[in-house]
Amino acid sequence: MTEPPQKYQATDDRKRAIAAAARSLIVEKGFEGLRTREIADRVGINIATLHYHIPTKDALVELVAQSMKEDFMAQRLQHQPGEDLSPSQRLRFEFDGHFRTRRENPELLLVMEEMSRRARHDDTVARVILPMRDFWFERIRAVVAAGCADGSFRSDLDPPSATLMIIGLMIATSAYRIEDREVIDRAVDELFRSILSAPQERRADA
Amino acid sequence: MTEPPQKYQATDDRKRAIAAAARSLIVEKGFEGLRTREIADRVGINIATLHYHIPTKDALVELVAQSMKEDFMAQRLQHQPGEDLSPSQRLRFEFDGHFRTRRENPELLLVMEEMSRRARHDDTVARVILPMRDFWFERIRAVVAAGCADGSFRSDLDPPSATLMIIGLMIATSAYRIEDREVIDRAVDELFRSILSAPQERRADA
Amino acid sequence: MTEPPQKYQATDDRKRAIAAAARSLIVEKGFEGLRTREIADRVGINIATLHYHIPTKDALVELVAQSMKEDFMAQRLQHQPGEDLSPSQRLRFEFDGHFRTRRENPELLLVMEEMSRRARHDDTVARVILPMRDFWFERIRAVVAAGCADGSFRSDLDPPSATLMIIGLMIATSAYRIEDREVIDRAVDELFRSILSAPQERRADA
Amino acid sequence: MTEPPQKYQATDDRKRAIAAAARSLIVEKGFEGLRTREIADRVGINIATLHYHIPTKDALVELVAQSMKEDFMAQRLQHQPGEDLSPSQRLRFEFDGHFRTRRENPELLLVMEEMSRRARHDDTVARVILPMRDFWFERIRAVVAAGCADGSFRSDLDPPSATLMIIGLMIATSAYRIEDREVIDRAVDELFRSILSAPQERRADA
DNA sequence: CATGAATGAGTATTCATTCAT
DNA sequence: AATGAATGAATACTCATTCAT
Repeated sequence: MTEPPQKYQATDDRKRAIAAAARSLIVEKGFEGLRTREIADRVGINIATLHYHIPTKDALVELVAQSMKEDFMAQRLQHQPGEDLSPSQRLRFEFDGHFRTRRENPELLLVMEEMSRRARHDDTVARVILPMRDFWFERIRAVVAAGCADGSFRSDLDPPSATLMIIGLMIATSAYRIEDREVIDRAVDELFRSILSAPQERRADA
Repeated sequence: MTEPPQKYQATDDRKRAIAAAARSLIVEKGFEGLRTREIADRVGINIATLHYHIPTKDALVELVAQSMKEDFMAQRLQHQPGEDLSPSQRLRFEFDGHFRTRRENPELLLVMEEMSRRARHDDTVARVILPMRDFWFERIRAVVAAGCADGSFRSDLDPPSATLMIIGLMIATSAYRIEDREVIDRAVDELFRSILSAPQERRADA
Repeated sequence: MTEPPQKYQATDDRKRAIAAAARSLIVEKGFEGLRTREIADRVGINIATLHYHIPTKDALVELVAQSMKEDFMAQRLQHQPGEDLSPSQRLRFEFDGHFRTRRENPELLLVMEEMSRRARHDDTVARVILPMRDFWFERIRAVVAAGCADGSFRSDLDPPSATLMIIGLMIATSAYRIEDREVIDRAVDELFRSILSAPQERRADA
Repeated sequence: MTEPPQKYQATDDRKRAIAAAARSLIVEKGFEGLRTREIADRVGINIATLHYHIPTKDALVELVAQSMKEDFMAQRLQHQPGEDLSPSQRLRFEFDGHFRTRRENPELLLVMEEMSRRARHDDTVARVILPMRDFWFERIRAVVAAGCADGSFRSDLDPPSATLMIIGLMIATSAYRIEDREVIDRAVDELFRSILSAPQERRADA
């Protein structure tokens, strides 16, 4: 009687395993090195079986995109800053979260980068990925706007511009593969200095 | 007398045409959509002819990387800020150059992004592309350092951190496909505000 | 119950069919005329299917070499002269076997010749083929040695030298495409005359 | 005035150089590894230039065959046994010539073997090569017949059969890559023993 | 004579996908 | 659900040959 749910579970697990294998392959070889057969090998199943679960390669790519979204959302919700935190604390929280992910789960960001690029030529991917990108932007923008409103950030700060700077710093450290924590901290501090309202001391929020 | 140069020119032109076709194809479909036959078609030659000039696909990718480097260097040297300019003028010059390239020759930056990503899995590309990336960083860092030295930038500014913010802003506006000039100007102004020394008025250098 | 064997049989049959097609193609056109596509056509399968069973052309050549070895060994063991035969009877048995093969299955010797030649440039083939060649030599040498020992062959005969003469006669009749049985018989008789001990009558063993 | 002959000479030299390069390539890689471009490279000319001298690959193969014939004939005529020699001395002379060629110019026999095999599928080659083969047979047969006639060889010897044994011994030692001079000498002695008329001592002719 | 460039027809191999079981 | 076998359509690359100069 409990068989159907079990099977569904099994199918779902298979899909998860397939998505995971696809991801690690994308990290290793990029999209141009992604082969369905190799995914099947890593999962330990036959290619025909893989195609039973995921009909086409496009569907596979979409599956990976969706799995990225799920992980991203889960992580964002899990690491959501409490309502009781100040805007600058919440912003620092965002930075911490980003760099922690890069340290502990670098695969996630690498696949994300591949997906963002692929989104340029692949509408299916774009439909899944671009909203994540915008969600991220909006969330940070909201924090900045809150900081401007409560006076903890410079009152004349333009939230979208500041958001671009914030996200830009995250992307740039990633592009330059900067892992040294001190260098990262210094850059983040620098960014805070230019955002916080004048009389505030550096890292007063830390 | 001019025969040998002419012939050389001819071969060189073919290579240039091949690199150009490859680039536009990369822009349209990414590396995963790059097909030698399609490049040959676009150049208007037989595949065998393409292979006569460039023996393998790897060599083709390297050719594209090299052509990127040449264009990049040519552009950088051409648009080199005069020695008589102030650091803040030179920095603005860098921003202007970047955004003008994005407007007038978006292909260049898109291919550059693809190359940077490919560099992660392809050592040949990495050897050509990574030095460009570092060259760019260093050039901006030098401007920032000069600004700090002459007092036009905040004296306590950390040049590498500021450079990451500057490059980050360029990359972020690119990632979010922000084309609106006003939005860009506002973001650039915001960045300048956080870099210039306190009593200075905004856009004093414009 | 019989399913796994059946399946194995099927794959094995395919391989056998591929090897057979490759052999006849080698006979017709030599190694330089061997094309995977043509083999697939003769077997009645798609090239991709051929590559499913045999991954590369080198593997195909090795398969043919192995199939030669199997046939050779099977034939040698099947036509093994009884222990009760005299050395000269056993030697004549070898000759008969050789010429019968040439008449009834000329393909086998032609492919063998191609393989021996290929072995000079192809180590994989050499590893399979040269042992067969040596096996053949050794088997005949043993017969000659036995004949010398029991006095039926000239006592001062050098077995390796006689073996070279015996095999040489087989190869030479092949090289000169001599099919006329009388001519062959006369040559074989001549060889026997030079091997048998003096007082013996010709064909006393026939 | 002497230019035309000079040029003709030059063309002829080129052809010789091309044939030589083709031969060494055939030795190294067999017919299946023969590439016009590689021949041109070895000669130090352009492929177009090679095709100027030899229009097609078939013509090239024929050129090689012809060059083989020329060398073969030149060598045979040069090493022609004097009329004053006895049949057994002349036969030994043939053996010596063969084994000396194998030692000093092994390329010649290897290419010859390739050609003989190719003759099976290539009529042009067959027309050039088979007469050489037959010329060789006939020459040895004549020596044997002379030996039978003058009583130095066994009177009941069948010349064609003996010729097959003689040539067979040469081919067999070649097929088994036997280079050891002692082994060769022993085999040749053995063959002589079976041919010479009974009361004759071994190597009486040496 | 010589050559750089070009090309048509191949040539082995790959890959996503399908199908019978 | 799963799999071994099969396949059409590519895919990078090769090779003998041609042609303009």
